[in-house]
Amino acid sequence: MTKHELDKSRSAAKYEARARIIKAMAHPTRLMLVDRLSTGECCVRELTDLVGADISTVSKHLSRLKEVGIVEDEKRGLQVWYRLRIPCVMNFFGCVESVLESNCSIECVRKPK
Amino acid sequence: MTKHELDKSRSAAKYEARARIIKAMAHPTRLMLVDRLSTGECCVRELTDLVGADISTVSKHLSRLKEVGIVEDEKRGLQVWYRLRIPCVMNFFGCVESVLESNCSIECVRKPK
DNA sequence: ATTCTATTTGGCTATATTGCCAAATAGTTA
DNA sequence: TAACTATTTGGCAATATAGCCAAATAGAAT
Repeated sequence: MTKHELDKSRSAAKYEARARIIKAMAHPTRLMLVDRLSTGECCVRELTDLVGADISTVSKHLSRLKEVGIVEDEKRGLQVWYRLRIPCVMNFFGCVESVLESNCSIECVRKPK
Repeated sequence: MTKHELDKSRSAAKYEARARIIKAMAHPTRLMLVDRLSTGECCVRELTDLVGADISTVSKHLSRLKEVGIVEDEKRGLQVWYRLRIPCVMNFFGCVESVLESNCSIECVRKPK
């Protein structure tokens, strides 16, 4: 493997690592979970009520967030409590919001052919 | 539909809109494209060389970014030039980076069972 | 008009994701 | 120990995504 190829694979790996994290946020339910957790920790039951899906579905979404390090969990008695590991994750929203706002002013984006 | 149900569907729609945008970023190749475009506009051929995939693949990734309003394109002669519509999209990276850094210090994330 | 160049689109297969149900697990309480 | 509660896991069907090739388009040059 040449130095150039090595550099290339290294940076490819870096983009993959970043993408894995962003992918974990890339679902409406998981965004909702992160949004809720940004206001404080929460147990699975309460998150399930919020989301309105099967508890097994919510549990899987939470594992996905946990897997990439966005949230962490702690068992207390029968319940498992989840919390955000990286509060700055919420910065995503501000940025995403500006894309949305910007889209409103561009016809071709609002109504893609 | 009650007021509560309406609120719920409205906010669900909001999370879906946000997720659509984040999803468009959630791919290593598309992150690479956005990263490159953050340094200035670029034509498809050059982006294709950078990414090292089939040009049709790169073109499809670019349409996806365009579809959600992250990039815009302009045809000049034979070439199509792409540029970032929302420079702040790059804020994603800083945030993602802190998740990655934080993961390095947590064994259970570095080596998930 | 024909050819050439740059890019997009259609079509296809392989792979990944989602969400539900049912079953398994872990901790609690009787 | 048995019954109960909260959560996770396995399995499966439906749907979405990725990437390649070939064909279509659009503009430029001969």
